[in-house]
Amino acid sequence: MQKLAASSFREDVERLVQQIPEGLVSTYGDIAALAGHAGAARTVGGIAHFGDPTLPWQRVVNAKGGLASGYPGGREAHARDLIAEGVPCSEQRVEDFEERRWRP
DNA sequence: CGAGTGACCGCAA
DNA sequence: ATTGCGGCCACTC
Repeated sequence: MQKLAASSFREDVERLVQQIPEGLVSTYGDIAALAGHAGAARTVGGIAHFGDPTLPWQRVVNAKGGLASGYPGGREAHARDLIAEGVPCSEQRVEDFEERRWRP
């Protein structure tokens, strides 16, 4: 296969987030690794804040399955959105998060 | 090219 | 359980 795009880290991450199926969640570290740059979880967080707001960032949680701290509205809004998406979660972390971890 | 930043990650006290 | 510390990496100024 060939390079169809310049695959910027940002582009890759946004694309991955966009393809996360409903009912599943992913982690910043995993997305960074899937984007080809494991360890860049922090950078993914930066993209989440400054990237495309239309993407389902609500399906993206931290390595512990916990909700993000900088989510617009706070963990409450994040938890609410996740539940609305079909992802059962407590007010602080996702239930069965490791089983709901999206895998390409 | 250098320094600062962050919706993180993991560990230790 | 909570708090603190360092490390890692891409992005922005």
